[in-house]
Amino acid sequence: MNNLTERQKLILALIIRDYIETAQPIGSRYLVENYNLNVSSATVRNDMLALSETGYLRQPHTSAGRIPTEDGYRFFVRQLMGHTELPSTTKRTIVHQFYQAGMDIDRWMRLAASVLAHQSQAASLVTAPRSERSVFKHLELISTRGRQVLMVLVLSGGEVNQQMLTLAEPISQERLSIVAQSFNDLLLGLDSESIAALSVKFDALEQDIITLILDDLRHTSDMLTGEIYHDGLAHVLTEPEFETADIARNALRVFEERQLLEDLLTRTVLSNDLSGVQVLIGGEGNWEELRDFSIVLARYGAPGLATGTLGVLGPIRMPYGRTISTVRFVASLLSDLVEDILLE
Amino acid sequence: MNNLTERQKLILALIIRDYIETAQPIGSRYLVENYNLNVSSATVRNDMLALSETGYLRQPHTSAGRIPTEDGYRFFVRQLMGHTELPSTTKRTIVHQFYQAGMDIDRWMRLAASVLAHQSQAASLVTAPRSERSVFKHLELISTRGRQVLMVLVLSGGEVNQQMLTLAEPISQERLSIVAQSFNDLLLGLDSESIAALSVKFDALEQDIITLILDDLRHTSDMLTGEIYHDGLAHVLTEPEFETADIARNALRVFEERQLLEDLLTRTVLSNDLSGVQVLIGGEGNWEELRDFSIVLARYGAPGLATGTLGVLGPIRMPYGRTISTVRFVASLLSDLVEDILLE
DNA sequence: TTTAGCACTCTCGATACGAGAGTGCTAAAA
DNA sequence: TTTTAGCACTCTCGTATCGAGAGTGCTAAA
Repeated sequence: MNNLTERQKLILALIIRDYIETAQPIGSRYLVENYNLNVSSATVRNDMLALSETGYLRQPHTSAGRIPTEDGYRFFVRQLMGHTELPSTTKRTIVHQFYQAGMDIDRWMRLAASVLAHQSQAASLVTAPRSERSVFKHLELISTRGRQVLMVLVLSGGEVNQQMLTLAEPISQERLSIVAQSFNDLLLGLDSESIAALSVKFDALEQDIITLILDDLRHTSDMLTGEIYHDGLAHVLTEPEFETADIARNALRVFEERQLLEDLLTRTVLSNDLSGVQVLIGGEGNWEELRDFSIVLARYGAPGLATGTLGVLGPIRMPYGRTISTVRFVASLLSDLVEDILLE
Repeated sequence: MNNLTERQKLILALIIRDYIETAQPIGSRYLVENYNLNVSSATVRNDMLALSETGYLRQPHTSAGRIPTEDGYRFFVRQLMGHTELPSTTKRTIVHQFYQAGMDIDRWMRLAASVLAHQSQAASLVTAPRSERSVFKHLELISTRGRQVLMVLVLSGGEVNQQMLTLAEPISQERLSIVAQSFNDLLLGLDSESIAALSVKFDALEQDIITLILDDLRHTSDMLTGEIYHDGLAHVLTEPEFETADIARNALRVFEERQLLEDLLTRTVLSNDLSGVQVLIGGEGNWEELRDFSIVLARYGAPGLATGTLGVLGPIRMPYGRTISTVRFVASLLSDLVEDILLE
């Protein structure tokens, strides 16, 4: 099916480019008048017909111009679109913003969401970097009030989980510290499986604590916990394709259904290597809820230690070049920052 | 201006009630046909005229029915609307859900957002409970890698802050633990002012740590940090008044501009006592961005120890009775839960 | 293979028009 | 003084009509 002439590819690219800008169907006359094609509109029409037959273009109705199909976008993104880079001044500005934010991961995440949303004029998603395989690092037990104990668990990669624990009877801070210390010596560097396999006798309290630790370790490795940062939802509503409240509502649903987001952010990208940017156009058949959207996703972080996901959600009619380069750049920048924080 | 006859008040209440349901202007004939007013439509028209003159009703155009003005809603909420309670079966369901969620504050917050959104069919906002005046409780220094140290700071109310610290030179975990222990002895129970006033000599490392601790303590007490949970944004777009993408976009902007939310959630409600539910109709002149929305807010938590804010944002044409009772109920439920967790 | 020419189709904005809903006012009735 | 009946008037909204404009597909010639 790839027997398209060069001119046909050019025409497809031009139509996609202009349609992305104008959201208007593109006609043959418009093309010859705006670009030096050196052919007549009739010739262009013939090519358009061919492109319609291969499934890359369609008409909203007879006697309207052509607009790209989802397949058309996919072909464009994979084969036609060159590699674009963000302007270096833009890059510098972004880098500067991150360095100004200090070493605060929370601020990085918000900033990343904001930059992505702003640069791509679409909605952005960012998750904090998380350990891929969690390992026990440090436990702290702090008596708060009565029989309530705050359990702070530090995992590899600097991740901190906290939980409340109710004792059967009050225990002094001193004894709690001793218990915590013994766990610290015993469990350092172990993952959930090794801990479960330990053949040590525990008393009731210790057993409770072990259970919580195991919960946390397992929980952490196969689920996405923590805040999913987002920004730029308002941008999405600006696009003309979201005038019907129905589709707009779908977009919001995507952002609020955690389950869906978790699926999306973990399952989709896990298979991919770090450097790659994934482009999902119109749900690709797998995600009914995303039928009307495209998503550009990337992973970032220090592979094997801690990684996160970030991406942009917008209409299918999305400026892919710019979006992809933005996502790629922010991902690599965050990767550098995360590595800095992890490897001294 | 309060010289309204009983019948006029009744008519106002009926119009508001029905307009909230139907989003259609209400005419005089419609009222006499659907309610036993025992007067003719002409009489109702006279009363409507009076209500228009006091500024509680208006017409979208001549020869349309009446719709409430913002002042009309305010009068209704403050004077006309009785105290409503959530059905007790609904209450039980909600309580049940919270108990099933265990002792996980993060899950409580999400659940609260979800319940509020679902019950009021509007967008909800919830912030986690936070100490009102933060006091040092416990410090932990954990060496992670090279010269990076993870500093975990536990404040009163079980709040945990974590931060990265880069040392001038590597220090062993043993020494770090000793440093942390000395701080724990020295600072327990002190707030930021007392700590700043300490006349103890510190070395460079200790001084760095003190600075971070002070930052955290101060930061925590006058700013809203942490995630702002939300849900039900999609509901808002369902309402007919948000068909124009412009207004809908405003709604999203409110949810994504942290600054605005922080203002709203802190400033507005701080003045109020715990039991009260605040109703903000159409921004009340103070919040230009909220011109088209109403907000029902309440504080919850253990006064003096830890409090949070929750609320619902919807169109001005909002079922205030139901929303207010939902907000009140969820707030009091969360208050109970937070007290449980704090006071044994 | 490309081009000119042309009939055909479809959208879109403007215009008109009538039905329907609701009002405000006046004058009579209670 | 308050309520009511009656009526003229206004405004919206849905529908139908119409013509301009844009764009196509096809045919036949270059």
